[in-house]
Amino acid sequence: MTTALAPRKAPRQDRSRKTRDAILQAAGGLLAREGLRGLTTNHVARAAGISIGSLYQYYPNKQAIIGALLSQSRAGVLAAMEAAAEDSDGAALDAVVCAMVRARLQEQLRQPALAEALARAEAELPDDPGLSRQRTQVQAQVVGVLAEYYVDDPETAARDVLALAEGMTSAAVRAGETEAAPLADRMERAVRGYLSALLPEG
Amino acid sequence: MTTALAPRKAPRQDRSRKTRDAILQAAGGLLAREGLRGLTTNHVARAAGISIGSLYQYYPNKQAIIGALLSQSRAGVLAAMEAAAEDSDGAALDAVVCAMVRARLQEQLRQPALAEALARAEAELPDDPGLSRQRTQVQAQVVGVLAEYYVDDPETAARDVLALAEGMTSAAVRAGETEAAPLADRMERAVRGYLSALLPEG
Amino acid sequence: MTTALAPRKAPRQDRSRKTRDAILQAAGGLLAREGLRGLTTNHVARAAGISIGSLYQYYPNKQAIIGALLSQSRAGVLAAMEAAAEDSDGAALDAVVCAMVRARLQEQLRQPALAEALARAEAELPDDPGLSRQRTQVQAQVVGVLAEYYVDDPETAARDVLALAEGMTSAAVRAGETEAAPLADRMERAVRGYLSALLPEG
Amino acid sequence: MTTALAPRKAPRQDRSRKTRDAILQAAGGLLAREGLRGLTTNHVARAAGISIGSLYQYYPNKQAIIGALLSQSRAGVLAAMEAAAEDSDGAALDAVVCAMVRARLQEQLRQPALAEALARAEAELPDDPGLSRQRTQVQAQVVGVLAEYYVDDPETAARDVLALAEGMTSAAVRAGETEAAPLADRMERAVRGYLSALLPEG
DNA sequence: GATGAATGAGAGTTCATTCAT
DNA sequence: CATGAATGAACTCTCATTCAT
Repeated sequence: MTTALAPRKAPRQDRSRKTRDAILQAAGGLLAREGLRGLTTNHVARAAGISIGSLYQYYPNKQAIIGALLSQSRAGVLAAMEAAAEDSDGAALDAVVCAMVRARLQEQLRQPALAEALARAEAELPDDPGLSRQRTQVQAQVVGVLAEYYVDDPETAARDVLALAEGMTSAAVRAGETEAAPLADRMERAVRGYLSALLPEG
Repeated sequence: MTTALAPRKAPRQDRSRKTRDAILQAAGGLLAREGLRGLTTNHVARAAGISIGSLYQYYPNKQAIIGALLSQSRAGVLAAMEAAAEDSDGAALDAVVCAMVRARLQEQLRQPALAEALARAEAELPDDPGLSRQRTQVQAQVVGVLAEYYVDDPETAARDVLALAEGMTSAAVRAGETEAAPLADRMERAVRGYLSALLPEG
Repeated sequence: MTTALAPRKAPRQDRSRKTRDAILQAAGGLLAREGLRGLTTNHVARAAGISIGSLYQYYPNKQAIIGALLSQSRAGVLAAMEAAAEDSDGAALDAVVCAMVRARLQEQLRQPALAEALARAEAELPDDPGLSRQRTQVQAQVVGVLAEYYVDDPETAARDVLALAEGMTSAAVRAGETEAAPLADRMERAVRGYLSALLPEG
Repeated sequence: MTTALAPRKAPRQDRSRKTRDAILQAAGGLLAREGLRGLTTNHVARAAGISIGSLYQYYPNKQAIIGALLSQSRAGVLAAMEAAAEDSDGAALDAVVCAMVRARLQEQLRQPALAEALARAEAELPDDPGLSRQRTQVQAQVVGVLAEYYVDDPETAARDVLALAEGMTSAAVRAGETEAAPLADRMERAVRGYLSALLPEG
């Protein structure tokens, strides 16, 4: 309601909910398989088994569909990270951060191609308060942990850690890796190394 | 060599070379300023001060222009990394790697927006032998150093190091950082941490 | 009577009548505020507080709604002119005609924007016997008065008088005039001038 | 260049000029025959014998085409009125005004249906400085003459005269009149009547 | 009867690419 | 070789209308 990317109608009825989901499902598949260039509203509608008119009943424009996809994906990441943080409550700083990063990785590897494409697509999207908030929340999750240990610029540290993890994941996926465990281990080395210098005695 | 992305004619004559450069210059500026969506062949031609017909005399299609831009950028990175490697010849392993990563960062920060856009654009480009080779060469540069010290999978290690550096750079740029030094220092921490576990005694 | 523009059901029941009125009310408001381009059946239904399905229960298509609006407006004009004619019964020819023209003006100024938009919309409507008859009746009203005084082509004279009045009104409205009196006076000058030449001695 | 309705490229070459003219010609015909609803950019392009892409090389959007048509028509009217004013230089006030109104009528009757449709279309057009100026100039033409004789609000008088003439013309055309002379005579009666009351002794 | 999700023809517009000059 | 007018497939999006519930 408040933003240009907001969906058009809330899925109150069951049929509506299904149609909305079908649209996102179809759009996600298309985006993963064909990239941004292959994601056209007509293709999405056809793949979702609905008419183009119906598609526009649920999303005001193409960007809103991408936004919804992104939001969905982010919500999954956020939830996974929250769960990981809770599970490792009480552990050492770097252990908690690594658990979160692992969780994030696992989420991303569920649909690697889609995650990749979404990351690229985000740059072409207009600023949206909802998406911004989600982005902030993901980072805040890490900031929260870091802030318990040192004062100095936890925002930057959180950004760095998440970014290096994302970079490594993306490259690994492109190189054909599909298993999470080995990649996670390597990521941990970088994360721990990064963090060790920040801690009072490491 | 005779691929879809190869330029149409060798720049033997001086005027040809200049026109080609003007096209790339214009395309790069447009891509950096307006993103992929703003990069149209007609705009490029106008910005380059030539006709659309002439543009197609030098590049067979739009993707070839993006490919050339990418190639140019990669060549710069490669050269910078080679120079850094030579300069730090004889230093410790991690010192050499860090020097290369720093060099890469510096190159990328010369035109941060362009580098970002190119990275995104690459994913939509068809596979091209020329670009693949360059990508390999960059990685090989790091592999060469790593291989002197340990046997185990230097390719993956090189990929990881480059990827985490790229991820951090990209996030930093998006967050508005413009200075190279602080970012380089943070990157070094991650790189050293990652590598330390690989070395016999670190 | 059974034309394409005829409403679908006779408003025998009270609820029906109310719904029909609500539709016209909503359509009129929309047409006045947003013009023909803003008048969509879905908007009308929402503004009328009913579903799009119900709207089509009362009017077979969009043009029928515009037709009804036009008919309603014409009926108002016709009634006003009849009343004016009766009130000025026995007065001089030009006085009677002027009274009618004044009445018409007053009607039109009750919803100037709507009247304007309707006039434009009429041209895009298909021919409809009902509307044609009303148009004729308005003109006949004037013809009736004129015919009492001279034979020569009272139809044309009536048309001319009404048309010049409509033209002046429309231009005045567009120029921002809202008061009826001054405009009515100016209109009278033109009407009297036009008629004077037709009378035996004026 | 300054407005949204401005054409895209100046017709320097001969071929260009022809294409531009063909577009306006086709659009005018379509508008006259089918009304605003029948005027689609694809139809215009087909009727003009060009591709839709070419059409958009000359006009940035559909409204610009309508604007150009309107401008063309207005320019004709303006020229005709100027000529009439010069021809009747030195004559009495009402004679000059009537000459101008006659000229206007003649212009409008050259393509009656088009003139009608254009008048309706103008209401849907966004404000455009160029068109506004032309509109002003037409009125100014009459104001200039009126101002020589009396001070009181020549703008309103000019507007009234032009509006009543336009109203009568439009109604006459719709009624099937095609000859200018009789209509012009009737118009003169109204105009003289209107003006007579404004003159000192008339 | 009322509802509103669904439809799909068709609108306006863009842009990579060609080719006559 | 350079030019730029011309092309047209393809895109995003609208809206009058239908019909299962």
